[in-house]
Amino acid sequence: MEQSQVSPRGKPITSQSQSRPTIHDVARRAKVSKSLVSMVTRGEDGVSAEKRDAILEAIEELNYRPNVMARSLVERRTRILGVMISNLRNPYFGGVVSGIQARAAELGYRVLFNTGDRERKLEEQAIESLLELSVDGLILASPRVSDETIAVAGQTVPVVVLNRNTVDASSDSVTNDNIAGARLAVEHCVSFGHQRIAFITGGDSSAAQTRREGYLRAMREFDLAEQIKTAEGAHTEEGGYEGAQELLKLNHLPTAIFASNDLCAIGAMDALEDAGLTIPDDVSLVGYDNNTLAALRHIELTSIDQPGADMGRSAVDRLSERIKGERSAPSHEVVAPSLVVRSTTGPPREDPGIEGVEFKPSQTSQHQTGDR
Amino acid sequence: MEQSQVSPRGKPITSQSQSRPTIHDVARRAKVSKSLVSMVTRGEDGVSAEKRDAILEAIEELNYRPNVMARSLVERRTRILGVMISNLRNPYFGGVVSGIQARAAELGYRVLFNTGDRERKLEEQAIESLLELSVDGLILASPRVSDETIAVAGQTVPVVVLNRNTVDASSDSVTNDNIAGARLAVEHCVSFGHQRIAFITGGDSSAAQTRREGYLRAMREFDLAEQIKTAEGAHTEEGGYEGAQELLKLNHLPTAIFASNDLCAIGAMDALEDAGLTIPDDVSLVGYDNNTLAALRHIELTSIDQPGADMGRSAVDRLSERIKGERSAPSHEVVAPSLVVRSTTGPPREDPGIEGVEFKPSQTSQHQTGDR
DNA sequence: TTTATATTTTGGAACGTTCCAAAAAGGAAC
DNA sequence: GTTCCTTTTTGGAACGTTCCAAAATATAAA
Repeated sequence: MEQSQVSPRGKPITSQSQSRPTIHDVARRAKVSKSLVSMVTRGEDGVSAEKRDAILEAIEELNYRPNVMARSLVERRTRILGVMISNLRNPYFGGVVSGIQARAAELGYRVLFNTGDRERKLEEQAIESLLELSVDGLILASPRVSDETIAVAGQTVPVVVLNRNTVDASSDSVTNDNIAGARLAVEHCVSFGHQRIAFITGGDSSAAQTRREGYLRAMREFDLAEQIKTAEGAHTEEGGYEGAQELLKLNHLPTAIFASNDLCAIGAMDALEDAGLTIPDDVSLVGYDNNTLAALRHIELTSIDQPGADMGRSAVDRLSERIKGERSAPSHEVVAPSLVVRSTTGPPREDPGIEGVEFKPSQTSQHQTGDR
Repeated sequence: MEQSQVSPRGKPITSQSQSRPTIHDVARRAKVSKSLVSMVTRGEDGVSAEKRDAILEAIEELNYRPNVMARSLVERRTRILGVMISNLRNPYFGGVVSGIQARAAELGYRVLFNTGDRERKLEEQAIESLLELSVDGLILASPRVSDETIAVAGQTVPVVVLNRNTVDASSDSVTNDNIAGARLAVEHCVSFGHQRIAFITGGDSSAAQTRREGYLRAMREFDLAEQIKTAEGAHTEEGGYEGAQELLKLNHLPTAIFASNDLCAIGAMDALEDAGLTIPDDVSLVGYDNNTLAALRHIELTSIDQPGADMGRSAVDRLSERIKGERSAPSHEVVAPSLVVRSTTGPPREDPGIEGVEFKPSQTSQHQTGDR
């Protein structure tokens, strides 16, 4: 059964198919032309107080809300920023999202998120879907798509890439200084007196590669080139677990391990503990990202902080500049990471082969005494 | 042809801002009318193979993409589902998002996410923003807004609420059976022989309240009414920590603790370990949500699984039914939770006061021997 | 052939806005 | 009351689609 008595184009009384009031409805009610209503909704001045009041009243009464689609069509812009997040499950992106959202709101943009759920194909679709909506700008957070896909998107709309080095001249990027971050991690270990500092790699993403490079450079800088040792891992718990297992096979175990990201570090932590080692007494461990996991009291991972929220903010600023045409040269911003010390790092256990120092840090843990 | 020069209203010819090709550009190139192009892009049949090929070629060459704004304007629908996620940082929502995204793609909808970052005011704005875009349907995941806000949104567009009981007749809901889930948790503890099973509450959200109720009922059902003990907590790590501390002050400690969600459980875990207790030897611990944290090898929390992805899927189905007008009666789906046993639960330590049984489960852990 | 019918193709009218040139209404000066 | 400015207000033309009735073309039947 169809609701028969609803007037053809009229006021919807049923909760079912109430068509939204249009600018014409408001105009009719306020007894003015649609143009005047438009001026009021857009906050233009040059409207007499009298008419303005009448219009505002009508808007109120009808609960009128301008149709964004129609508006965008004629204005040829949407005031929407599209954001493709490669992996919504990585807690690091929580901060990024917050930052983007906050800054976008300040600048009067609406934000629209999307994710490819870590699959390249789906990421491409997600980006395409945002482009179809003709967003005014696009932020790609750690995208896994090809450089070409990014370049193509960049031809249609301003693009800012987060956490990935781009070669494309048409798009901007905001990355954290992974080289410096890796150096911080190594330096921190060195400051404790560590020398055998190993690295668990994080796959072939741009960030992971750069962190690896940073590790290598830092080791050389601190005259520890012979101590360089890398194990194959990934930016996942499993990756870290496997990387650590590889290191555990060495006959001369590293005294500190730097993992390419926090998830990876947590995996390594498990492998080490499974092998009966104590952290940080037997091995120190440093992660990267400083995500919420690292901060969990139960994990307390020393990590390199990548200021996700700030980076999100900054990405929006870059985009805004481009959209307004205030800048046309590509910008590649690099933000400084910082060290967050928690409880997975400490001085190395004295090497018994060198000299017989008193210090014997092993049995310090009192948890296991089975008392109470 | 009047098209040879700069057209009346200034076609931007500059290579900079190449305006997107329109349906007319395609039509001209393929030497057909715009209507035919429209038919092709919409996948309608009744177009001769010859013309169709020509059109597809032109689309390809021009890299044409239909303008969603214009299309939506005339079709009076957007094929967009709006999703407001109260807290993107809670890993539980990762699954929900995946489910929504997957099912929406199958049904030909585009999804647009938004978050209010846990603040009621911002959540309202986020919802408003989605409504302005005239989404076809709205999913609210654990919203913190008032019932009235939901009802108002429901008047404009179909709404499905996730993880919250709604009274509003115009919106659907998908929740997990928190009563049953809580019962599973209690039952699991009981099956190990626990009796003093305490509960750490999770604040005043609908889900938290219901879990509390479920705990109470289950305890009574298992004849453990006198053992009922609840401590005030929240759905955060801190909340769990504090709740556990409250329990630790009891002179007769519970042998099992059920926390209102995983985050809360992890906080409790810390408090217990800080107090020198071993899990599960001294106290068993059960969470709720089975989020990615619980699954971390380093945490291994026994938890009640709430099938986030399935719930997301289902929410999309509900919405789709409403949008298509296939159903007008409100639907309130309740999905069954399940128990995931990991390593934070086990039999209670024998109570020394009762009888001197052999069984002495305490010193079973051989990790700590320091051998390496 | 012609006629009838089925298939393809087309042009114009929406959709709900903004933009803009031009009309209308006031005001001031003569 | 004119005339000449300002200030307000207005109607029509976009924007890029879909929809639909009608036109054009192909096909079948006579």
